[in-house]
Amino acid sequence: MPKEKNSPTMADVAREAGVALGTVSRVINGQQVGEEFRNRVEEAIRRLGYQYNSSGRALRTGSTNTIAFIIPNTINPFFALLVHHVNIALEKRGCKMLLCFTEYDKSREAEFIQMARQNLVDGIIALTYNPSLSIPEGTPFVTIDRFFSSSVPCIASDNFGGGWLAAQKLKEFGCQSVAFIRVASTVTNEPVKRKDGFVSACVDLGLPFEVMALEDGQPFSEIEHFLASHMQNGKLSFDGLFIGTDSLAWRIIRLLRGMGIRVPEDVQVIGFDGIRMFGDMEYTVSTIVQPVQEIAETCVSTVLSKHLSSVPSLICLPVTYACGGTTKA
Amino acid sequence: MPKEKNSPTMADVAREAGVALGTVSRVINGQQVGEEFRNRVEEAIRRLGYQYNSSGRALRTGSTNTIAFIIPNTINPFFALLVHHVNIALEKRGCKMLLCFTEYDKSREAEFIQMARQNLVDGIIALTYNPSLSIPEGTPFVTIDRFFSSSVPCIASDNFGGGWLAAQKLKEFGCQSVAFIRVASTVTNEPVKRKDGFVSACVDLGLPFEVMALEDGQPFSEIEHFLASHMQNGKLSFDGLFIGTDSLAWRIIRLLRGMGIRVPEDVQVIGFDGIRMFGDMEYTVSTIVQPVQEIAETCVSTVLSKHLSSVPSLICLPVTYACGGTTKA
DNA sequence: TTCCATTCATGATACGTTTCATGAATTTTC
DNA sequence: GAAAATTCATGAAACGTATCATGAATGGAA
Repeated sequence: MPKEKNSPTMADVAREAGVALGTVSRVINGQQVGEEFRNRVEEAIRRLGYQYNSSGRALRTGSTNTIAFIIPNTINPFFALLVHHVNIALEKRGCKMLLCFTEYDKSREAEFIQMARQNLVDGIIALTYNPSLSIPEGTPFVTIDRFFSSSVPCIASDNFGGGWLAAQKLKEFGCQSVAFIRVASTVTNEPVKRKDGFVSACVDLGLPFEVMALEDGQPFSEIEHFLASHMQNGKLSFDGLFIGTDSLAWRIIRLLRGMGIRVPEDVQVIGFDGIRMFGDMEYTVSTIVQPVQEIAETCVSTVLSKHLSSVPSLICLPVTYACGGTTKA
Repeated sequence: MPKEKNSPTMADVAREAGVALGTVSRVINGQQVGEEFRNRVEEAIRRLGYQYNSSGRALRTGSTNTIAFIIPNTINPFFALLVHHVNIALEKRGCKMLLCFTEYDKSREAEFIQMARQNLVDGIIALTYNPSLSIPEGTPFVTIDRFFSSSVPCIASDNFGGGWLAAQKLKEFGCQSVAFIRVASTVTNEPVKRKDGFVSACVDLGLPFEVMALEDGQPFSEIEHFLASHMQNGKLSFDGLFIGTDSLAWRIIRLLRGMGIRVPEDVQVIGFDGIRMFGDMEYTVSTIVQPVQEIAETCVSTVLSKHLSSVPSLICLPVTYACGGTTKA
């Protein structure tokens, strides 16, 4: 069932302008064409309201100017922010974005990658949760926050530096003793460095610390237990808290306040990501801000780069600290 | 530059299986094919790792199984939620989604719609901010919350009913006097009914009310003035507040608390949309919840429906109330 | 004036798919 | 058992584009 609406084609333009098909093509692609012919063709294009057909072009050139962006969802504001900036970066280069939501489902991640083989996309940017994902050959592939192998470029924040910065800030704000809480996972191999950086800084700075990880599958209530077990006479045994994610921090702060603990008076909290609600100017919690725009920009320029093989396999981008009211500065 | 990676084509499969090209096609499209031939072809497909080429298919069929979703951004959690559910609904029907962010830019809205004419998409779902947008003929087009004409289906929440419900709830929770604050705009023609429903209910229920609109271009500080001018001895002149959007409610609540007004003790606040932060279970503010999933589902089934002309031109879906802690229940 | 180099429009071809008309082989019907 | 009906594989054509080899026309150099 060929489309009922038959828009004009290059052949129509050629006929209208009284030129050959190839000439029309060269006008459209901005190649050298004689003045008079170019005018005739452009006039015909205008008269007919011609628009190029992308299926035909894609079939011929083997390229769709489309990049797939594979990401769990858009509900998490950090992901939403990433989608936003990736889209901008792609558009700046005349590319379209095909968004694929995995919902953390490994088989869906694999399916989407198959898609690439159907020539649907020219490249893939992925934030995946399947550590044993098989990366397709022949299609440019770039990951965010996941290191697979040295042949697959990985773009990430400076997670180690971010962890370090968090500890340093807590110390600076007068904390005597601190803790780190995160959701552990076998797949998030780069973000785990947040812990490494934090621990490393605590050691260097002589700051007593504790680390708690919610392992894969453990319920959120484990965190309640952890907090409860660190209470004495209505006070926590630490006065600084670094949390692996703003999202988690948000929930934990609500928990703390429910326990009668004041933030930031009793305990100062720093999250990670740099989330602002509703595109607000203010941060939701004090946080280590990921340079989302730079990450997106780097992903796009990398995946579109002609010489993917000469690109570094791990690119770390600098983070910054921002106060969101859950710390003293 | 035809793609360097030359994947196997249907012709390769045909040769490998020793059958005709047409036969391979019919196997792939699940049409009637003799048992033996089918086996031979399937075996060949497996052996060669054949995947269909979507450009070729699109060129031939004139259909891409892709729907464009035009929306300002994904930063606003309500939009993010919409994107999420539209994607799910599309995928359920074997369609892909092409996301287009307009950033509220009218010319970009128009550009994206042009795209449709390049046969790139089979239909368009749009949440636009250009009231004089020209809707393309020949491409199925569905809007969210914007009524253009009776020939363009519009899917929306029951905005009027939502406004009504908000007033009713405030009354029920003991409010003596209420106010409504919203961002006015010439384009959001359906959501304006939130005000109508609210006002209508206040009149019917005998609830004193006031309405404040932030006109296009006015700064947020106008709202501060409004609130300040309704303060007397540190108390507001109303004890119930309905706000056109959760996003706006979020900012206003922060403002109120900054002014020393307790929420919900001094003033109860209800927003609109049904936003939950970070995919949390709890609502950010008490709110009128839009049935986002149903909206998405309806948009998709409508835009894909073969007989678009026989579809109602305005579909309103029921809303519900949910407590987010900024009201007494 | 002749010849060569350059410019540039032409027409044919291929990209990978679906579909249509054709005809061979098989089954059904009387 | 012959004719008609059915089943089903075949090969060719078409979708709209970009590119390649071809050749005509122009301009410059000898």
